[in-house]
Amino acid sequence: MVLLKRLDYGFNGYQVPPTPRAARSARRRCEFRRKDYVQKMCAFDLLATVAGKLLLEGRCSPKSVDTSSDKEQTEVVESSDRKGKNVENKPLEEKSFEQDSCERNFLFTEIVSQAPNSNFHAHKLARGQNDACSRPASVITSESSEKFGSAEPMFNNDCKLRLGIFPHPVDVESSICRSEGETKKQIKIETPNNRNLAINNLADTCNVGRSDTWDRKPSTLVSSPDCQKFPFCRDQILCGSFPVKQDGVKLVTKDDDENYSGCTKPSTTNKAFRPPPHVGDCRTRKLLPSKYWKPTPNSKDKDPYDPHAERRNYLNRNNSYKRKRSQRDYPFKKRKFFDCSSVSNSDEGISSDGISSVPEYGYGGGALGSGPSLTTVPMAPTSLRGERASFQSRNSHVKLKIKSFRVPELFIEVPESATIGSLKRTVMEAVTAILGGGLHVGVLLQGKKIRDDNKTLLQTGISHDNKKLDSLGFTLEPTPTQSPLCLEDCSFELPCDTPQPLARYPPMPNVGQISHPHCNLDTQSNPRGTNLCNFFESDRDSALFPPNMSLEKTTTDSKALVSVRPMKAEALAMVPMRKSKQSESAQRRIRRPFTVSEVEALVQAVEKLGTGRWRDVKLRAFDNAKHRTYVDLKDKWKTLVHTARISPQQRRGEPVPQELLDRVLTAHAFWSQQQVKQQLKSQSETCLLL
DNA sequence: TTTAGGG
DNA sequence: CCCTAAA
Repeated sequence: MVLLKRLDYGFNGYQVPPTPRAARSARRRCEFRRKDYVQKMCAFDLLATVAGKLLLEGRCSPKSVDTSSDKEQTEVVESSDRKGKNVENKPLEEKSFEQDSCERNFLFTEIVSQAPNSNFHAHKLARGQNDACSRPASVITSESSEKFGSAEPMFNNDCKLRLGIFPHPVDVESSICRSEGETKKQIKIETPNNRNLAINNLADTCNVGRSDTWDRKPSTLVSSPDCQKFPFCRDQILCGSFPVKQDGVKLVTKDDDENYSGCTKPSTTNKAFRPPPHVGDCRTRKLLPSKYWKPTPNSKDKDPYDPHAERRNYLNRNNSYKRKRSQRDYPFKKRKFFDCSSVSNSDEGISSDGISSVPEYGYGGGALGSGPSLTTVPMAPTSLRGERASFQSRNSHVKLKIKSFRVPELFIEVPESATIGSLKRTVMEAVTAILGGGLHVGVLLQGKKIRDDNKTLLQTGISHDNKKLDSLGFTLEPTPTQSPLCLEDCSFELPCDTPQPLARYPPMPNVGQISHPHCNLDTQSNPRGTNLCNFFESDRDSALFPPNMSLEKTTTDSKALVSVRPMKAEALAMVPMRKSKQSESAQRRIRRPFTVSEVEALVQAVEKLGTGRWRDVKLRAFDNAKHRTYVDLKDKWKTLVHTARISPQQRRGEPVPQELLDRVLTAHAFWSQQQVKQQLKSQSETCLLL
C-alpha cells in the first residue's frame, strides 16, 4: 500500500496546476482504488480468455532472428536550448513562463535510435536514472520554442515551459564512447554548456555491455525544444509520454496550467485556529492571496451567522452569479466524453500512442499515417533497410517502432518565487523518483493489456499477417511491487531471447499515472499539508491537453524511433494503437484529499454561507481550485460532519484539527436549525394563507 | 446547472 | 468520489 499512500499525500506539496479540462480524465485515470482494481481484474480475466483462444490458434513457434545485419542507426537529436536562456537562478516569475500554458507532461525521448537488442533491463535504466540525479536539468523558456511553436500549431502558446534532462556537460562524450566502444552511431548532444556535442562510435549493439554503460553513464540525455519532435497524442499528453530509446532519454515537461500565483506566498500559518465567528474574514484575508478573495460588497458578510443578511446578500448577488455561471467552465460532466485511454483515438487514423509499427516493406514515414514530421525521422538508414530485408527473407519478424512509452504522470508544483535551479531539482527528483523505483513494462494490444508473459507474439496476435492487430503499445510504469495490488511477478527485465517478450502488465491500466509526492519542492518552508496554495491552485488535471489538440502532433513524433527486435515472430507492419471502445469509459478522478487549509476555507465559507449553497461556497472559497466542485465541497462537508462526530481514534487520513471540527459541528448545527426555522416559517405562512 | 442524498 | 433524481 505504499504506493497508495504516496498517492494520497502526493498533492500536499506544490504542484503545477493543470488545465481544467483534462483534469477530470486524469484524475480518473489516476484513481487507484481497490474497487477499481477488482473491476480491472475482471477485464483482465476476460483478456486472458481471449488470449487463451489466441493460444489455441497459435501456430508454429517463432524462429530465431538473424540480427547479424542489424546495425544501429544514427540519430541526431535536436539541440535543446539553442535559443533557450540560461536562467538558472532567476525566480520563475521573472521568466516568461505562463503557468497556465506550461506543458505539464513529461516526455522522455530517446536520443539514440536503433537499439537492435531488446535485451534491455529496465531496472538498469532505473538505476541509470538515479544517477541522473547529478545531472543537470535544463529549463528552456518559451523563447526557445518559438521557432518550433510556429511550426507546431498544436502547442501554440502552450509550449512555454519545457524541461529537459541533459547529460553532464563534462564527460558525456568520453564516457559514452569509452563504454560503448566502437560504433557506427553519431549522436548530437547539446548540453547547457556544450552545444551540439557530437558523439561518435557508439557501440552498435546493446547488450549487457550497454546495460553496464547505463550504470555508469545512464543515458545521454538530450532535450529538444522542438515540439514537433514530440508529437504526442492526447494519450501521451495525458499520461506523460516517454519515448525511450535504450540509449538515451529525454525529458520534457509539458504543462498546461492555470495560474497558481496563489502559491507565491506559501503560508505557514496553519495552526492558529480561532473560534468561528468573525474570525473568518480577517484571518483568511491574511492567509489567502488577495486575488482569491472576492471582496464582498456587503459588509453583512461579516456575520456568518446572520442568515438573513446572508440571504439578502445572496439574493442580491444572484444575478451576477448567473452571469458568472455561464462563463464558468466546469470540467465535470465532460468526463464522459473524455477519452482517457492511452490507446485511444487511433481509430481516427492517428498514431495516438507511443508505438507504431514499422512497415514491413519499404519503410516510409508516410506509411505510418503520420504527419509531416515523420519524414524527418532519423531512422531507417541503409543498415536498417538491410536489416529489414534480411528479416523478410528469413523469418517472420515483428518489427516495432516504439515512439514513446507512456510514463507516469508527474505533478510538480513550485512557488513562483522558486528559482529555475530549484525547479530543475524538483523535476529531477520527480523523474528519479519514478525511474528509481524501478520500471515495469506493459504491453498493450489494441488498447488491452497483455498479461500473459508466456505467450508468443504470434499467439497473442502480434503478427504481420494478423490484420486485426493494428495496435501495440508499451508503457513504462512504476514498479507495482510495493503495492499490495501488485500481482505476481514484476520483473523489470525485458527478456530479449524469450519468445514471449510480453511483460506483465500491472493490474491497473493507468497505474503509471500516479502523482508522485516526491515532486514536491520546497517542503522545508512549506510543511506538508500546511500550504494554503493547494486549494487555490488550478486544477492540475487540466494540465492534460485537450483531447483534440494533441492528436495531430502524434504523427510527427518520429524521433523516438527504435528498432525493437521482436525475438521470434514474424515481421509485421503495425499500425498505431487503436483504442478500444471499452477504454473510453469514464475514469475516476484522482483522489485528492482535502488539506487542512482547504478544510479551513471550507468551514469558513460554510459558516458564512450556510449549508445548501455549495455553489456559492465554491465560488467563495474555492473559486480557483478547479478540481474542487461544489459537489466535492458538499461531500467534504458531509464527511467533515461525520468525522467530527466520531471519535478521533476512528478518524483516518490527515487529521483535521479538532478546532476545525468543532466549528464544523457548530456551523452545521446552526444552519440545520436555521433550515428548520425556515421551514416552520414557510409552513406557518402557508397555513395563514389557507 | 444545482442540490441533496445514497452508494 | 460517483451517480442521479429533483428542482
